[in-house]
Amino acid sequence: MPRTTARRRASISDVARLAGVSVGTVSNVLNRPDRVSEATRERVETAIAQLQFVPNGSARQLRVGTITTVGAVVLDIANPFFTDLARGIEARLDQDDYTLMVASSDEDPEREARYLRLYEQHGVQGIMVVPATDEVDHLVALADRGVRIVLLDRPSPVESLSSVAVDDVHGGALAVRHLLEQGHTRIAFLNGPHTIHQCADRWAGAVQAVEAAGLDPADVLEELTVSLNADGGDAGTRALVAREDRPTAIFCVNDLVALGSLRVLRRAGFSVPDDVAVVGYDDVTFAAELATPLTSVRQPTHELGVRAADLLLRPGDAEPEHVMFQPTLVVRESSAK
Amino acid sequence: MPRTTARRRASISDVARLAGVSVGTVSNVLNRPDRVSEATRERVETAIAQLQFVPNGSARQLRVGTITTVGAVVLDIANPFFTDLARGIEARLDQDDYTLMVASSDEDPEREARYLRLYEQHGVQGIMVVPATDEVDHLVALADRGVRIVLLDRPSPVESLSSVAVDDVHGGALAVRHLLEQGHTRIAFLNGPHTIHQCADRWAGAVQAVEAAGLDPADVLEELTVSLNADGGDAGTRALVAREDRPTAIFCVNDLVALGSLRVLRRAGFSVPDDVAVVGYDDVTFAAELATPLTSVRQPTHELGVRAADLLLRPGDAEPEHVMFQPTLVVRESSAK
DNA sequence: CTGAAAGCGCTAACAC
DNA sequence: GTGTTAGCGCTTTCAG
Repeated sequence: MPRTTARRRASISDVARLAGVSVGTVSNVLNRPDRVSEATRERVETAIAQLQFVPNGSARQLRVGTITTVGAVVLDIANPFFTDLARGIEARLDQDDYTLMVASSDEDPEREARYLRLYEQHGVQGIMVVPATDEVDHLVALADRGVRIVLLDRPSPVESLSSVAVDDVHGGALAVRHLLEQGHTRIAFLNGPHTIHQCADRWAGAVQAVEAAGLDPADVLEELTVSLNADGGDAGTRALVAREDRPTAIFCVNDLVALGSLRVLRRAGFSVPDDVAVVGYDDVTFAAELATPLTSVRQPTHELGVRAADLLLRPGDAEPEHVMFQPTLVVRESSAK
Repeated sequence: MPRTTARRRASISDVARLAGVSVGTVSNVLNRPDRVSEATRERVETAIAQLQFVPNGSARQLRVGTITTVGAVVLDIANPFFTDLARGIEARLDQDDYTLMVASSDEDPEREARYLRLYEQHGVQGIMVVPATDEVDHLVALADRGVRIVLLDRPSPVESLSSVAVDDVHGGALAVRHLLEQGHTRIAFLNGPHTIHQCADRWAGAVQAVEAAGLDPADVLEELTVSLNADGGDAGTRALVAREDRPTAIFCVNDLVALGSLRVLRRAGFSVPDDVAVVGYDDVTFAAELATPLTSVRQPTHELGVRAADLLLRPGDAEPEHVMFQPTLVVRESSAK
């Protein structure tokens, strides 16, 4: 069966010609139908339907300069934390009839830059970004060019960029203090690279907790850098359990990593928490339902997204704002003797 | 601290003026740098840097008509199945330097239409969509207007639309046949609305399996319509366990629903699979690590995305193709006595 | 209430 | 190697 040839898209002037009116009038029925008489409006609408006319967004935008879409760049779209965040953003955006587009940087600054450029070129209302590195100069430059920016899930290092974050230092401390209280003195932290701000902060919190307990972090804490997903937890834990002097507790930088860790532990025959305790981060939906229910640092993820969208949608001349939420620890079986 | 005023974005003619060249030359250094002499190119580049010039994507696109972005609309961005799918798409797209933008329809045809329109207006290379209803006329119309469409996760009801799907009838049958073999004769199916094609097909498969076993579906099978997430599984299972004549097995239309189901069952003190067996669908990462490891119908999710991107990226005059994968059943503790 | 026309920023001929 | 210019499709004065 021969398919329809993809002929040129109908334009507003095609519609005008068919309806026997001027392009201005067509534009009016599109944007200010009340300015147009009943009769002509109907003629134009018929022509539109007949030609299957769809306005060219680029042309419109070139003319008016703006659009009701906001872009988001997160580290990993496969991580429930980020999708829950996206849900929160969407929920708030919906109220103002804005739409959200999401892209995943994979923690790669180049991919991040690519999407940032894409969004900017397309003139989105603003961009929410979970930066892949600690360096935000490119974002400041973006903001200087008039693009509304909200930093997601990390505090802004500069005054001029709005941000919505959760206190990661506190979160890291919460987890490690709990482990210390459970009597652990050899704790491994399966973390991501410190170029990712959240990772650096959670580590700092871990160190703080150890010091607060009057112990030496060098004795108690060790850090393994892994990728921020289940495979990372898998790999890191494999390395850990292969050793003679394996730690008695593993703190994972997120629940995906913890999932991988738990998987390896279970298959290797270790009992959790008796042989090894595990603590995760984010408290995603499945954390409570795992073979060993996972202790995890809970963040107000949805609320985080809502607030971020709130900030983004404020009038263009609003002062930058820096919102900081506090995490809480949810203790479950994976760490409680 | 007063913030920088968002002045008008620099345009190509600002750059030309500052560099003392024509706009054509600026355009050349942007798009065909080799056509330009070393010296002028440097002058232009300096001007670009100085003005922080970023080309206006709308204008460019209006002129050239195309863009290397593809859009995807999925039912629920918070469902790992769809994000794994998105990962597969991204992986393939990356090879050709295309970028992916994802939006979530929430199973709402209106939201779907909104994003479809958005993507079309912005002239994306093509759109991948998991339709929220069985009705695809609007997609055929889109395709007729020259937008490349690939149906995701469901076979195309029409020849002219490419599609990449997994055999959901077979998947549904696989699950129910297994339950039947385990001796269950009262099976509840926690399903989504049949307007979603996957839901209708999985139900059809379930019915088939019962009939193939020589039983009457009306006796064996009952269906509850729930929302396609953990809360849906939660609600559906609550309703089920409140009854005297509760079923001995629950088949969930996806693993998120199964997660909710398992949660309720556990809290209500039922033993899985002894009191109630549970089977999920998708075999997401966490399925194997749950308190009761979940039997689930596995789909080649990542591969699905890769093939979909493959189809989308083929030359514009390629014939539509319909790819169908086969699911497999992964039996775990939640259903195996 | 409708039409004419300018112009948004860019690219691609086409001159020189 | 560089400049000039038409025109992509649309919105928006400004006349009438």
